[in-house]
Amino acid sequence: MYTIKEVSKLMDVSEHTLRFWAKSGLFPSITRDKNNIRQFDETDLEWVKIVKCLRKIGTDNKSIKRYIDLCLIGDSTIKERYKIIMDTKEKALQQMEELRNQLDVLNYKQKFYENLIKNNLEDPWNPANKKVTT
Amino acid sequence: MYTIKEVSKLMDVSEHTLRFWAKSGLFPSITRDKNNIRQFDETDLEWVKIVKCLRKIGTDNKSIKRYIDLCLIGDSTIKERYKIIMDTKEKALQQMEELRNQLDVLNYKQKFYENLIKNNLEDPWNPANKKVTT
DNA sequence: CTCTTGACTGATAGTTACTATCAAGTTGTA
DNA sequence: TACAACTTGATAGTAACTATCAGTCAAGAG
Repeated sequence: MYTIKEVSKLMDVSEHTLRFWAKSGLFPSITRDKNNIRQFDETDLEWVKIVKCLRKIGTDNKSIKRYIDLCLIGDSTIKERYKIIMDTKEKALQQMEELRNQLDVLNYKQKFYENLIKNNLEDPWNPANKKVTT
Repeated sequence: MYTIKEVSKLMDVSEHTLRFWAKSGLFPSITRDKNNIRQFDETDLEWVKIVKCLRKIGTDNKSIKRYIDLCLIGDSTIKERYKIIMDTKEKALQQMEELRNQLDVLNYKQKFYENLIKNNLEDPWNPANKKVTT
């Protein structure tokens, strides 16, 4: 059994966010001790893991709740859950691609600045060095 | 010269968001025609491009504004701007890594579900098929 | 046996970055 | 002249945190 603090460290999710997710019904099997303190077991860690995964890829909390509810219904929903996973994979791949494109932009900027630094910018007080660049 | 609608299509950013960014001071050189309509030129497109790039990697709008203000100051800020670009690159790389990790989680789920579908789930009414899985 | 410390609780409010709605002005075409 | 298609700013709404706060509880120090 883990406390919220331990889960926070283990899974690298803030305690605040864990409570927020819990309140949103994203951890269906969580229990409390006699003092009302949340106790996470291994299954709960699995829930944290899948929620974190879906959130990272931009799935909204409502859709995540939907996926979790499907899990709770049982095996009759497996095809639907499979589709959700595959759609999410697709989204993740698109994001990789987009990130790669933006890295290209940054690499171009990097070269641009390195060139400026190398060549002519020893003296920022030189009035020639006042052009605006993006 | 481009209208906001054209820029929206060209850069794949909603008109709403473009106006929001404009209002936040993220497009420093934008002009208006006699009817107060925004006119984007090639330089403005460059601004849109860099803003979009930084946002994609999670830079907040305030920090983007800071970068833009540094650009406007001129060449004396080039080293600072270079550092921002390099830090952003680092962040992008981390996000790629994180995305790859989450893809692993999804691939595992995919296999898990494919296995279930292949083996024993022809009949969802079978009471044996009611276990909860994440 | 009280006191303090630290972890936890829920409630509430604040923040960021959109996103949607709306009334109003302008322009091009019929 | 009417109307459709743009555009504008203002305003409000939303998602998902994130921060603050007052309060509970248990364990250890003195």
